[in-house]
Amino acid sequence: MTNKNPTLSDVARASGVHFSTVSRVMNPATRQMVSAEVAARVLAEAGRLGYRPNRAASTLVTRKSRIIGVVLPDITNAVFPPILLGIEEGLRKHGYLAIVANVGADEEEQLFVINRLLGQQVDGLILATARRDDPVIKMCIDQNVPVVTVNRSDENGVASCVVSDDVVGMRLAVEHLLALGHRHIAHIAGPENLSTGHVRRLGFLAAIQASELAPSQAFVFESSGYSRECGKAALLELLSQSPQTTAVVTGSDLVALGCYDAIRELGLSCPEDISVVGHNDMPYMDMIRPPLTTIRIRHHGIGTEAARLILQTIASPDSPVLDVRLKPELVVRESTAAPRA
Amino acid sequence: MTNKNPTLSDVARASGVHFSTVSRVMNPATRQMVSAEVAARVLAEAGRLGYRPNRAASTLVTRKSRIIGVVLPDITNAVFPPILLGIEEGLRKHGYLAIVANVGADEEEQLFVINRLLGQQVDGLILATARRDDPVIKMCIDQNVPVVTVNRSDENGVASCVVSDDVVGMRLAVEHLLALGHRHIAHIAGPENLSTGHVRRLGFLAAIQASELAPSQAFVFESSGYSRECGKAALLELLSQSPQTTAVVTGSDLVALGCYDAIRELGLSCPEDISVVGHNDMPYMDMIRPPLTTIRIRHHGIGTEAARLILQTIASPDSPVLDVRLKPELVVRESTAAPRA
DNA sequence: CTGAAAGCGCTTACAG
DNA sequence: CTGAAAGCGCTTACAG
Repeated sequence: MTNKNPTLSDVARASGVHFSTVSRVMNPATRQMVSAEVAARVLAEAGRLGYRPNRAASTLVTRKSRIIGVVLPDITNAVFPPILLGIEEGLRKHGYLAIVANVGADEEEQLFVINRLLGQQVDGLILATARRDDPVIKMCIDQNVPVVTVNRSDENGVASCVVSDDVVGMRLAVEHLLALGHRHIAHIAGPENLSTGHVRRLGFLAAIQASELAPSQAFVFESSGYSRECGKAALLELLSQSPQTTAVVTGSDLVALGCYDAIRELGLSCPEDISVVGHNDMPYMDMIRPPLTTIRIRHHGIGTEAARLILQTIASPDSPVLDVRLKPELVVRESTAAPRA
Repeated sequence: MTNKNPTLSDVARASGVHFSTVSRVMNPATRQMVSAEVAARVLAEAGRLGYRPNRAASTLVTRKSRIIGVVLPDITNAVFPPILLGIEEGLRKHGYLAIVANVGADEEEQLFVINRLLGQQVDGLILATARRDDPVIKMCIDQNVPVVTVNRSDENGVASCVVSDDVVGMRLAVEHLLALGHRHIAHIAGPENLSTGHVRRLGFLAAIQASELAPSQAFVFESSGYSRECGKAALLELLSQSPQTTAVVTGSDLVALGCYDAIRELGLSCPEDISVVGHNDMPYMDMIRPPLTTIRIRHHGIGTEAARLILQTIASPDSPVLDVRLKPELVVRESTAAPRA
């Protein structure tokens, strides 16, 4: 970029008008303030010179950057790419761009990144890092930064969220296992400080309660995270505590994969000895062995909705805080079957 | 953001100094121009007020945004998330942020997005969309925009690239199959207009040539894309044209998955009837049935290198165009075996 | 309908 | 070491 890019003044000079007139022409909203012939001439010159509005300058004066910050906890977790895609498509359709940052669970790092994003004058934030009680989100709201959380929610009701309806998802999973004849069902719950961990656990319990199973026929084991390793360790421990278990519903496909590992290590087989239900329906879950029965979440739709919501929140800062819950669906494959007679 | 954020002037007023002094303090590089006591006072006030430099303003005057545009062809393709992660980590370490845009193969769309990114004053572009002869890249170079391509390269030598060493990768695959005793090996090549398609094909041919196989014992079939569907169609057609084939090396795990589909549809089995080698080693390729033998590419490392290279190109615009090739490795799993006797 | 001016929040020569 | 000033490229009242 050694030869500097053309500016409004360059186009103005080439068109023989004042640069403020060029500004009006370049903005579709103010274009009709200018006579059609002048507008046409200006547009032609702008095209000829390859004029491109400098967003740093317009951001400075309008205080709107048309950029949204997107903060993800782990882009390599397969649930996030389709969410990100939905966000990006939804934003771009309205002329917005996304700055994407991947951050760990460390609060200091999250604050650092968010401050950098705010310094960049993002118009709003889409956070996939929400905890049920998230001081980072509180900080954003206190500063009047529009925030929407995706996948997870902050339960203080300060920010709109777009999530899967986890209560429905768990009911689908439990009802499927009950219909297959299972009478000892366990749940490997995710971390209690995340809405996904908490709500899926509640959903599991509610589904059991609605059934004819006694509380003692359901078992909940909390796993420390949503990884394959955690899933393996969890199932191993769970089975030692509750050996009569014939079916386990997880809060994540990754955890389900870990269950496969544990089952293999124990010399058991799925679904013959243990049925496993995943959660998310990540790509390729139909190709693994056995193909995974899971709760399909509409990741792309979550992203699209989040984009829509953040833009709405920016447009009307006083619009109410919304909980958008997309309905999941049960995908039955081969990791679930009737328990051994 | 109704209460406007504090500016340099606010901090200056609170500290009793001129705002240009505050500016010097806020920038570590100019901080030593200011007396230690004043600097300390200013820093304290800045912290108290929650001062956050407005990047739109600094971008306007310095003409550097510390933002890099990252353009991806398909973020939901599992090879890109780890690349993106590597890029983002590499950039952030140096104070840079990434704007991520997902674009199709449509050239108009690519140009539109890149122009929007340039208007945003990105300091450089990392493109994962390169074609072997890419007019979009030429356009960027003509405008002196620093560009690095990842995963694929433009072969005109105008932009640095960070790719996997595909010639080595294909040699590893072919040698593995030869060692197993295969004598009729086929390659499902990717699109010729992509460097991955072209170079992997050349690598395959070179590896065959270096062997004792006759050219007639090797067969190349060009697939129209890197998808599971394309892979299935390709293997079906390939086997009808070259039925003696006992092993196929693909240019993508996705294509390999499609091969599995085709093999299943034909009532054959892998690896007994046909050995399959993938390319990339996407996540979960160890969990599918059969676990996929594949060429592992260092995606995260590619991202990290790309970040390093683009920053270097920005810092020294005249630094030479580089081809960075990371070495892949063969991961032997269960989709390859000796051919039937 | 068009122009002239002010100002957004910074950086950075230039004085002192 | 610190201040005063100019200017980055825009938008948008305010005149005419």
